[in-house]
Amino acid sequence: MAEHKDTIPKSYAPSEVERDILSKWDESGMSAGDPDKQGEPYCILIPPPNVTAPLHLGHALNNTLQDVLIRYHRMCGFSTLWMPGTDHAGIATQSVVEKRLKLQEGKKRTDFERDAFVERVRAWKDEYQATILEQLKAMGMSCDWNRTRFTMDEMCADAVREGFFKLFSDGLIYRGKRLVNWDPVTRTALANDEVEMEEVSGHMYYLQYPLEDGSGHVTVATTRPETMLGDTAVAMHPKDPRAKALKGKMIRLPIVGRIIPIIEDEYVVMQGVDDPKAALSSGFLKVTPAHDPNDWAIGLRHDLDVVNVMALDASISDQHGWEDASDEAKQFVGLSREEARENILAWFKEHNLLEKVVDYAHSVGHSYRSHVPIEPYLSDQWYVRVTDDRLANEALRSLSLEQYDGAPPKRQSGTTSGDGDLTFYPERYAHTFQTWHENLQDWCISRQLWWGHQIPVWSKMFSQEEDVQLPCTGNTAVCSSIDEPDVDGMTRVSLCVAGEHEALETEIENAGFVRDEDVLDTWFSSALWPFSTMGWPNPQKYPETKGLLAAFNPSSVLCTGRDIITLWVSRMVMFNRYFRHGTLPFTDVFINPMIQDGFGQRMSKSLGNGVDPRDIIKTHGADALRLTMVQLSTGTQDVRLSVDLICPHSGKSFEPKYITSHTGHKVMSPKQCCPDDDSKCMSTVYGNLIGETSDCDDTPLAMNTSTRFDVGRNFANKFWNASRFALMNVTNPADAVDPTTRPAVDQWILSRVQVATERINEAMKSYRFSDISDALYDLLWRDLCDWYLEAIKPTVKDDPEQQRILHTVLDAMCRLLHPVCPFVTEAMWQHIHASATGCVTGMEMSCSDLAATASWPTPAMQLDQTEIDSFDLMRELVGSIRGCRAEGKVKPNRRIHLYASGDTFSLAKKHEAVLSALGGLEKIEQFDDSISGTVIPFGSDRIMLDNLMDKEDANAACARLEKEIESLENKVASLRGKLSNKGYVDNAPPAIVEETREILQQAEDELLSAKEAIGT
RNA sequence: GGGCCAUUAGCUCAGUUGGCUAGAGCGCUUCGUUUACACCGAAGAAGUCACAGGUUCGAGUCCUGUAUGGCCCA
Repeated sequence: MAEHKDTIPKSYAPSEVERDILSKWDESGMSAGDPDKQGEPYCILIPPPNVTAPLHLGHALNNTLQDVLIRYHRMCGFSTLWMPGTDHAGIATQSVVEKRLKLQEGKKRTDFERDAFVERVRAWKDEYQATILEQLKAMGMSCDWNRTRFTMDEMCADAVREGFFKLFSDGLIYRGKRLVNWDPVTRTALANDEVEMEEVSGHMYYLQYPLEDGSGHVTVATTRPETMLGDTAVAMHPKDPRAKALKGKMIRLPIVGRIIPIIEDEYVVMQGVDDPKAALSSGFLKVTPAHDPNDWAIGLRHDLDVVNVMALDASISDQHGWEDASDEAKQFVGLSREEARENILAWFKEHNLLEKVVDYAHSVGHSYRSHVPIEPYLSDQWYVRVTDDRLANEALRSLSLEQYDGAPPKRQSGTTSGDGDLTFYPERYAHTFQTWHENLQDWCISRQLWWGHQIPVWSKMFSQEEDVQLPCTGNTAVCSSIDEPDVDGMTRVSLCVAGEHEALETEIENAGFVRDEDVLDTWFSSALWPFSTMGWPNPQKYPETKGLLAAFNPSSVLCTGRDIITLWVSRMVMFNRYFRHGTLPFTDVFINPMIQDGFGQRMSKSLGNGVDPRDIIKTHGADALRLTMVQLSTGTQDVRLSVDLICPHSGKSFEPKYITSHTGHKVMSPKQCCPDDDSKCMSTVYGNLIGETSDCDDTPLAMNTSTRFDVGRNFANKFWNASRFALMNVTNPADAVDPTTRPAVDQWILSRVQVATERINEAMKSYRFSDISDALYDLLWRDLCDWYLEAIKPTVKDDPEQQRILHTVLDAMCRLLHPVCPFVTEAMWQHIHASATGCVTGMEMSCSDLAATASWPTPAMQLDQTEIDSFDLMRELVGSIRGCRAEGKVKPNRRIHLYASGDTFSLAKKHEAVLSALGGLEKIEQFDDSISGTVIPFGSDRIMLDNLMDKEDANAACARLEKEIESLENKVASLRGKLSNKGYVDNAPPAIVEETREILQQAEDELLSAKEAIGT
């Protein structure tokens, strides 16, 4: 083994080993999940990244943690499965493709046939899916790659079709008229999370509405006067002092002439109450149910008419539900909402009905795609009745009772299996989950898009005279719903067809039914992910899924971001339980922190501040990336990470220049100059994203980096180098060693391994990831390198038993480190296991070809605690000696003399070899008053050092002592005060009081010896 | 408006049922290339734990309030 010195390079070069290791893992099939494998199942489902763009560091963090868990459990002997995949992300992906088509070809979506457009999106998806999978692999993710899924592949599509059909048959899907977030430019409904709130400086307008009986008027306050055309009531607070007089009165709506009631509703903010809005309130609210979500709610409470006065492009229209447009009102038809506002205000002014206008800043929802204000718009959409007991309450009943605030709703039906089995880490997120379900509204699932799962419903309108003819009646694969007749007396009949019945679809179409053009919300297919990926509902059709559902549903843990709790976690819980007889999709939910940039802005694909993990892998290596990610994962919710650029011309990293984007975010300037040479420029990710720059010869794209990852790089290198040194010294190890027969130093390092293993086990169990990296850091750097390797230098070459212990410690270290740093440990594994292994009693570890398939250490040694304590005490002695040497400016290579008495002398003699090496000692002798060396305190004892150098340096030592005496005096005073406090002695637990007494005793002894040392 | 989180050394963060004489890494200062490692080693300086009250023998930790910043929901 001695030749290791020549064969193992001095430092770790990730780029030289990572590729080979990846193919080694790939060939070994070590990451393949197998439901028939021995061991308790442990399964993680990847939160499928969407295919709009490459992954950034946020994903690196999320996936690293999953891989740490999977590798750990695999090593512990669980039957593991980590299923990878990607998400089609309907709106987001369609949107980026549309943007690209416009930019590159000047074409709009509608310039294509639907199929042709979908093909374009599919091409984009193929490209980015490949990139994403490549990124995951480069980071060392040990997913079961043969089971990679995509939310629109056949297996998932089958599940969507069946899921929809079942919900439809069970009456949990319905068609309804609701206000949706309408983007009038792209003409689609948007989900709430696709709406961005932006602060705008607008106005509050005060309009006078005359009472019908001519007895006066009321003044309504509004930010959107143009919607008054659709007003169907004026509301006031029931406690408003004016309410009594106005009760039952009617209003003649200006311009329109519509007679509308004055109603009472507690939603209205009264004048003069303690609410910032009250300052602007007139006490009267115009109610426009068709154009404002709050008004819609009021409308429902008071059964108001709903008058929609806009077309799909948000222009004023009398063709979409507005039937009483007066001649006066007709002049506004056809105007855009902006023009209508101006003209209507002019009309009010002209008629002396505009009381006043006040500046008013408020936030308005904007489309994240077109950036125009969202129009709350009344339209027909499909909904899932998630408010049903079988869905929302089922999710509530899932929550662990320990984390439930109050008691979950009583069960009306279904199985109790899975009740109370869902636990959140950190705990506080259970609250988010609970309140979301307690305030749930039905879920709008239709999207006016082309990219996604097309809704499997065919509809036909029947007039009142017609008999409703249902094709395929009695066929269990078809299910129908009949709407209430609309205002024109037309009745919509909808048929939902189960999957794999194309003949029925044709029959239905021949009968005049037309398939809904819309697609389902992306989260509908995501909600099915935990079981759609395992072959549900028809595993026989996909033989490779055999046994998966039984073994791996529920899975063990879901790792995701907190914004996903409502969007995805909730829906998976509801659907998994609904479709799988109460089974949960997972039992634990771990919410990982969010990575922010240096300005506290969330890293996101659309903002262009995302850092490609491959950049970090290039500069620091995959293990460095991973270790740093684990270290960042404290229980906090956000992590700041400032980013530098690497100049592609010079290779130097530098701090980039920033600008403020139109959305108010701090972003890197699109173009940056080389810090050494102004004439050379480069582009940034942001610049290329907004199309202002491109990655070309003139402005090559600058890579990102961050010094935060230096820790990880140094750490991997430290392990590499420590291993190299250890192996250099393991030349003829003993076969078997009983550690209890070994000196303190060996027992000590073994105890450190034992402690670290326990720390890591605990941390894994409770998802305290930063504790894992702390434990590893302490073990490798502090215990192994700083102490053990230094301590055994004088002895290990000639001590085969110590070599065996060193080798065993290294082997264990390699295994403990593997889940976090799989590459460097895999690379070192072959060197560590190049020769026949032996064992240390209580620390037996089975061998394997790969670190990835190695067993997790289970140390069970019976070590001698007094030996371990003795070594710890010796370490303190080394500290004292070193402190004195540094303070006295003793030359590093100068060997000094130590004089000690009593226990300290025995201690020093016991560890003579180690102590001499670490303290730079020439000899250790009994304390001798006749020698005038430098006396320093050591605990409650004192020691003397001599042969330090020239005597005048005693002054420096003196100063140091005085300082120490002062600190000790403070300490003693504080402890005495504590103990003279009767309350403390009487009330605190006796053990604590006793401990305090001991600490005081020790401090007093230390103080005394320090004083003696200084000669006072 | 409701909720969650953060505020601890120059920076990034630990500090798990109150027992702290408050820690780590980076950075900084001094010293050092002694055959594992300069992606290194040794030593050191540096904090009225955001603020104000309260509970307690004892508060970084628990309670109330305030401020600042971030996020989610309405």
